[in-house]
Amino acid sequence: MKDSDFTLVNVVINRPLHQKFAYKIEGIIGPECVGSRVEVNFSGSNSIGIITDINPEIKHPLSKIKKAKLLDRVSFIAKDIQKVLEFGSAFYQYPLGQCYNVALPKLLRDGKAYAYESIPALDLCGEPDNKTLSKIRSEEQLKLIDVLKNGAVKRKELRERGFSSQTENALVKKGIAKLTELETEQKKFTDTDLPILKENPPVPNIEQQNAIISISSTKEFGVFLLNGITGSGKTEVYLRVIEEVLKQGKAALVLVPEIALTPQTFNRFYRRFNVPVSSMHSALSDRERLDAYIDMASGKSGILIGTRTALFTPIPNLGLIIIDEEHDSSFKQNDTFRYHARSLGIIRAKQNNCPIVLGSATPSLETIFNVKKGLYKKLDLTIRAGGASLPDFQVIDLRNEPLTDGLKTGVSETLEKEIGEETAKGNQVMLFLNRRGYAHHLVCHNCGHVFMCPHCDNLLTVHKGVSRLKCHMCENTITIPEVCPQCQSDALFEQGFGTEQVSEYLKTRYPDIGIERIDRDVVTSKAQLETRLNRITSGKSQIVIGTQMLAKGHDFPNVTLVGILDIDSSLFSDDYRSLENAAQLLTQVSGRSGRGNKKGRVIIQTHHKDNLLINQLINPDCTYLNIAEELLKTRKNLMLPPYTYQAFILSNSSERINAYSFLNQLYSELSGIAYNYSNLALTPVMSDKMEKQQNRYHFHMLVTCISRKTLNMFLTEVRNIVSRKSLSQDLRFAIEVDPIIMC
DNA sequence: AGCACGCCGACT
DNA sequence: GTCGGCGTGCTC
Repeated sequence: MKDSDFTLVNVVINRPLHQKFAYKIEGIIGPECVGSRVEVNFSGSNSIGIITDINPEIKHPLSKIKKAKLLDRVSFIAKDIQKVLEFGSAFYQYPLGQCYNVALPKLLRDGKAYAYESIPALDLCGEPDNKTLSKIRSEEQLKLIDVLKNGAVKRKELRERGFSSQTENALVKKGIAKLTELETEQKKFTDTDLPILKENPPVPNIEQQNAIISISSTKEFGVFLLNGITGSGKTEVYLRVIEEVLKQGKAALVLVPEIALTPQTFNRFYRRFNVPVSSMHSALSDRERLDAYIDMASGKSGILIGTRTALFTPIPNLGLIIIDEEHDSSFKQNDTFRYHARSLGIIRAKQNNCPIVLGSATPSLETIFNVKKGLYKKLDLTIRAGGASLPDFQVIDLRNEPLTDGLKTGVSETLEKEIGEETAKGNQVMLFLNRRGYAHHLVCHNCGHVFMCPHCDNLLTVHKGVSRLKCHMCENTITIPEVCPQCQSDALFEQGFGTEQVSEYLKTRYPDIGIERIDRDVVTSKAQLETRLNRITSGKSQIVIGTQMLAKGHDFPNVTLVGILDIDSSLFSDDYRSLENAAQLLTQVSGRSGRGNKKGRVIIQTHHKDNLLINQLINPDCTYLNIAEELLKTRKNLMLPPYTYQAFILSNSSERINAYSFLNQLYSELSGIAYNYSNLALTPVMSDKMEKQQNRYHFHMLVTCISRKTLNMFLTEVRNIVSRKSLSQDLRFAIEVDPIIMC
């Protein structure tokens, strides 16, 4: 074949290489193949790659360019996603080929066809003539032929209609019918006569109306912060702006936090619109994921609701992106491609020239900062549905409480009394404790030995229900020991309380009241969560004790008292984000109290009544935004994000010395060149807060810079220096830009 | 990340 | 003599 019968292309491969590789494709292909998958032989093994350029400039000798096999005649990865990934690759210092790998559903990553699974069906081999028909004796077979005269039918459906596989096989054997495969129906959501709405929406209040108009009148790129207090009807605003987008024949993408994608969330969208809604989250099978992917990419569905990975789903005519609970940390990926779905969401909205809405009752400081800079437009929802007011706050000063068994279990005498009174009135009480398990750790009362995870620098948590000590870092468990391994004493002391213990204690105090526990140990599935939430909503359970899981938008109209059991542990953390997180969590949890016409109360237990954050929280004139303002001032004084930009340079290895000396060597090289970058600071090597995790030793350096661009340039140089080194196979290296968890 | 290539030790 | 250990360096 002549050279003109091939098209040269650049390809990225799922390898940690920041390079593109040239291949030739048989035949003439055009720009419609940018984003198409190819099968290539790369350095001796076969691999799936993505075409990034057609007819690129080639420096490589033409004779050494190998042939690649085109897998997609037309790319299903649209231009906007290509741009988002190119941006993300450069921004997060992660190889483009591996970014594609994270963005694609597993089946496509593995080279499977971009197609729905075909459904086995039965069809006639043409119209049967009377001669053939007369020969058939079986009533069943004649009935089946009659059914098939209207077209092919799924075999599964035939079985449901009472036809046996013998009947089907008989017709196939006689050559009357044949086995075939049905394609899933492919109809675009815009090609329908059905009205967009399935139900009549409620009348929005004035604030909602303003927000809806603001967003809907924006026909180009724009970032909105929808700052709505809990219960102010953010979702209703989402539904209305989506409706407007659908009316224009465009589609909408809604990103939600990992644990928020409950059937209730989904149903709200499903109930409102006739337009098909798809969802994308971790509970789906690989096939379901691909189906949802194709549903969106083909225009069959008009709305996609999903967790952060859903951001990479192709959606033609994308008219709106919504990021609900934008402050939630699950929008940040903490391994491989360490992107933030909010940051890349904004890039995608820019590419589509469409608005993006960040919704939250407790926006992140980054977002508030961007509002202050005039980059985002803030829309407020301050009115709670049904006219319910915000709850009253009060503090229990634990220093004045008697040291009862209850207090040792997290429930002071005063709080216990309040719980009793509130439940006696028929109301519900919600207790919040962000620590699961029975006891924080186990300590020998005789010699002081503490039980540590053998694989991590972490105390083991006592879990009575399963009778095991569990490491919350690596999830490994051991049986609860009878005696101390060091001194053989059997006086083992359970230190600190978790949700399991609080729930046990309350059961002894209120044996006749239903008590529900909501945490990751007892809620292992979406269905589990459903049943538990139902028992609360129906009033069967009057006391709820739970972790983070409780804070997310579940409506319990009868909760009149929220108890915050342990805020103290988040007041004195060395992570500068912990106060922000505590304020967010408390504001979210407090919003659970008092809905409808019932006024709610929030009780905070603390040993530090004079602490600033606590005083701000209980001050009725002090809102979350006021607290955020204060926290921003501190960040500014300390030169912390969002006033500066940060990145971690990370390494870990099963040999402590390898991880350390590698980074330390890098540090000495980098400290020499860091002077070339203005306003950039690099810390020496430190071990992570938890150095040993799952038998690997973790170290890091922190880079801080005033300029995003300078930081990125520096990190690119770091990356290049590291790529020139040959790392031992046990050593792992990574760069994490905009980290949200501290190391 | 993989894989090939290559240069040393302990086996038939 | 040669099988295979894994250090080193390249991948269109």
